[in-house]
Amino acid sequence: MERKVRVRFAPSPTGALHIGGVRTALYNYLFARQHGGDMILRIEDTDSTRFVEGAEEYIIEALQWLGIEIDEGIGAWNKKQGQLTDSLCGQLGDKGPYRQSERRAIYHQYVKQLLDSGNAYIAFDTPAELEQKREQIKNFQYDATTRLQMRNSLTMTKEEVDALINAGTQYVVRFKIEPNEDVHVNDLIRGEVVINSSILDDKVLYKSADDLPTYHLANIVDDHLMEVTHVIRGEEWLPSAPLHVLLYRAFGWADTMPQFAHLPLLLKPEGNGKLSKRDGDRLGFPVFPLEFHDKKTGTVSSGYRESGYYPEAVINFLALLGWHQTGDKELYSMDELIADFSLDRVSKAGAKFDYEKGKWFNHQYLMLRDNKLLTQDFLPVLSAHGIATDIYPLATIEHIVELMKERVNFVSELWEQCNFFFVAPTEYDEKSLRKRWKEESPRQMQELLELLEPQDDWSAEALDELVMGWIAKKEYGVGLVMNAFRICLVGAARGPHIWEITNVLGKQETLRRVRDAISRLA
RNA sequence: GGUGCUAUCGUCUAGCGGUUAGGACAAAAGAUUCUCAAUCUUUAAACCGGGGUUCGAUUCCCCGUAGCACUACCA
Repeated sequence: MERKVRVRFAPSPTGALHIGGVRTALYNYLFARQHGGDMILRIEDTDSTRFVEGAEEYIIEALQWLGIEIDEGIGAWNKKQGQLTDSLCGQLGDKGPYRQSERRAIYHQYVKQLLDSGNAYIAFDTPAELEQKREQIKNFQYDATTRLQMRNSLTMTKEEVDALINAGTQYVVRFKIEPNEDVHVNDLIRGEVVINSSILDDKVLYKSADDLPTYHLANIVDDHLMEVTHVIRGEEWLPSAPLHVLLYRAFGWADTMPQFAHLPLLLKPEGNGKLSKRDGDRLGFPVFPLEFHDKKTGTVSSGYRESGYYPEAVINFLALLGWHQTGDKELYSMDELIADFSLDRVSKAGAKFDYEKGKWFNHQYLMLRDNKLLTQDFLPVLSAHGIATDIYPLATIEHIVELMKERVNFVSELWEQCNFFFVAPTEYDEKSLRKRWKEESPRQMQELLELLEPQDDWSAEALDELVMGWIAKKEYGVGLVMNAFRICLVGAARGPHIWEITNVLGKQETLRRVRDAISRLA
């Protein structure tokens, strides 16, 4: 029977969701949607010491912002089906709980199963003892060659083991790996990967100290119980994939084992190593979807949302970092991605993170955005710069936005491009003055003022005809006059076409600025 | 050190035995304009090295090299 596609995104709440994790979530989501399957969000909080408050909420909020819908599990929400859990971190689905720390009883049962079947054993070696072993023996590994020299249920009598446990001694449960077997992992992206079991160590599956399993055990048990069909995760998991295969086998679940797909890593832009959480602020770009406030350290990390990115741009950018369809198409909506995505077109090699291209994507989506919406995006920016937006007709602001949007990558950049529309220049750019403001400029501007004062028709056509006619008659340099005029209005040699500026400013303001400039620059 | 994965312009990538090795970002030049952008046009820019297999390898295989990942009672 063909099983319904079910995938999961399973982050651990140890901080903000990293952009590489976001891409993993995205690929899972695209795959699920394409196959009409389910997207599950599971929280892997089996390391009680690394838990960070607020991380779970952050993950859910980030996925919501990006439009990556969760069908089942923590924070399930789904636009299309209209289902929502009652709270941000609520759970939805009949295979829960979806937070591993709430699944202790389930894990107990499976740890026992492995112990009973002889696939696992109890070990009492303390971290200090293991540390000592590693120092003594060069490449010490807890495995078939060494386990009989250690303190565990293989080397002790049942009575000794029970006595230690009853006395409250802390222990772990280790997976007993049979050496010298070639374990085959079939990866949807990389093909068949073979690893010999001898290089695997007897992994800790459960620790009594916090009564929680480790990732490996919890992961297999949960994926099986939640009927996950495809495990799509980062390449850093590839080396432990054979261990997971062995676990499925030990549990007797080999026939329903999910298929694996190990995604290439996102690498640092300058070369060495995978992109890390610290790279962002060091290199001047966000590595998190949303701004993150670490309550413990008090640090704030920048996010794409706060940097002015549109979620569509982030999705598009991320999707193409490691996946590409045949052909030259670069702009993809989420729906187009769902239609076109395929795991066998995911690259095998890691992708260096190219932030510049990310900006370009945002520019594309900004250009595509409706001017009315863009204007709404821009109003808060104006307010933040002390502009009382309500004294301007919305149509005027919209016109300015339309005029200037092609010049910027982000809405926030609109301000520096068009602030002169709202604020008259009080000082003038030195470089522009040196190049464009000549000895005769004050006199010419005075003449221009006199020319414009009686002018009633303030349309671009009329002004152009009038001013150009006057320049021609006087045999002035067009560039010289127009640039001086521009400096009066803008404060520098930049901006859109001059008649666009006069049009927005209106006659009174235009003349006032010319007068001010003459008196200041004479 | 061990094991595994990977390898096309600076970057993301197309290519799936025969191509002038294509596109995009970034870069440079030109056009346009009163300016700055934008835009358009153009340019420069790559198959890691060595062996095979083959009539023919960027493409398939092997070796080397390099990069990356893993090697925890973290995920």
